[in-house]
Amino acid sequence: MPQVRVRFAPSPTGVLHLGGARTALFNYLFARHTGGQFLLRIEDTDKERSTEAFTQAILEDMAWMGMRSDEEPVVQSSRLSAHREALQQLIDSGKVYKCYCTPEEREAARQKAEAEKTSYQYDRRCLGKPEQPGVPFVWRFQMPTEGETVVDDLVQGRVVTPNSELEDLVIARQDGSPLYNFVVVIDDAFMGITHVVRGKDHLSNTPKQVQIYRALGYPEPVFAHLPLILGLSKRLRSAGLGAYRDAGYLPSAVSNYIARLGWSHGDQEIFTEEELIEKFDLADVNRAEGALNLDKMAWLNQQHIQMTPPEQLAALLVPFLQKAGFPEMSLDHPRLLPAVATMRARASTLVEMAENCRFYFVDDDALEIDEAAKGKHLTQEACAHLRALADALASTTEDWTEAGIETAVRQFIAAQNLQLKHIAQPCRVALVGAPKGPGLYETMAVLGPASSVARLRLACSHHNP
RNA sequence: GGCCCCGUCGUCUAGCGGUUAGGACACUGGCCUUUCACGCCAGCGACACGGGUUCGAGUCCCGUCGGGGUCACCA
Repeated sequence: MPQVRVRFAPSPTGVLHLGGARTALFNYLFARHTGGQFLLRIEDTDKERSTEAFTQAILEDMAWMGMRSDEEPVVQSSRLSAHREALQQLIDSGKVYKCYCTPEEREAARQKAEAEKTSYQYDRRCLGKPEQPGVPFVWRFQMPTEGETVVDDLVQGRVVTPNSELEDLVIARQDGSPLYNFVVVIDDAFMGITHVVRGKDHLSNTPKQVQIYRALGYPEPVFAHLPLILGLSKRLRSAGLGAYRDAGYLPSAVSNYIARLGWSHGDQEIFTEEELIEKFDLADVNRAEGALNLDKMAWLNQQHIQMTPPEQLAALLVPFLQKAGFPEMSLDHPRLLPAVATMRARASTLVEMAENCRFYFVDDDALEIDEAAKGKHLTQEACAHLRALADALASTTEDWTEAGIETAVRQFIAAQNLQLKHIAQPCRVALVGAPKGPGLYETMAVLGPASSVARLRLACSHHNP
């Protein structure tokens, strides 16, 4: 089997959303899995809508996802002379003809067909017409009218289209510029694409393109049309990848999620990026379209957060902490790494984790305490215990480790004839400002003796001893 | 409307003629526990419908219904 060469061919008319990202990902995974090449082509020939800014944004999003092109991206607009050459080849071989119909004429015919509830197809009225010098024209490709075109699609199976359904399509505008269904064939052939893996919205274009491959004498690639993603329309769903990055999603989780949407490997839900490459196969791609489930994506993100080593997670979290009110935050902040370690199982996004970590980084006297929690847990009696605990801890700071703190606390409880449940929540509220959070001993270990003792005392200052 | 594709729990899916139709998210209950999570256990919940073929159909065929795509001098 010749080496696999696939491409992702976005048009820079918008950002990369989940659907496009999945098409790119399946191409990428297929290439990596087979040891082939993954290429990129920027389809920027729609000059009205294409922008350089979108091109850059798409490249950035793909880099974030870890997908890089194995060769310099091909820019479609730079290939105009090749397109013209191919057009000339078809003119020379008589496979195209000039069509002098005006857009208004076609529109009228189309509307008439619609009014009569019949289907419109160009009627070839210009085929064989004599030359009309000076009159503007477009080039139409002459499709076969007999027989059928068969596409053995790797995902969709055998798709048979009667050639009578194929319209003589326009392949070059009045100004001579070539159209999509024509250039895509030329460029894929030029790039040596062996497998065209794209969205199912291109399925009905495929037989037309196959005819153009044949007319040009190019080898036909294998096609694989991926099911579309349903309901990709509002808010986060329609957003570009950048929105997911900003919302605190890990690229590995996004890859995992969109890969599993339409593809599966038995019952496995969680895949590392390496596993995706190892296990991905176009044969396992579903034909039915699927809908986004943001809850499941959040769950997967949490799973990936838990799988990520704390060092790596800390680095990812820094920008989110900076945005969460700690502009000076850096990777060498002494509390960062241990804080992340305590929070790994407690956040489904980096935004949430940054928010939950705030209490670790605020000044002791700036810690805000939840009012409800204060009323419930920081009672006069509890505060008396906390003050005593603070005193006890202040004198036992030599072994300030999780184990050492636990020993000290348990000794205090025994000496005071208390139970842990009497002081645990008051203590947590004093340290964290809320009735939830990591284990008490690990929390104090991260805060250190000075902050821990200070917070216990500060939290009780509303009750005079 | 023509043509094409699709149809298993609410959602993502396993299944490839014989299964108590399995897993995951969400939801409910329980366990663990200093809280919240994590984790573990249990529950809820599906083969769109109708005909065939077959000893036997979620699996094969046809029809109906439903969903999607496409019918540009866009890509």
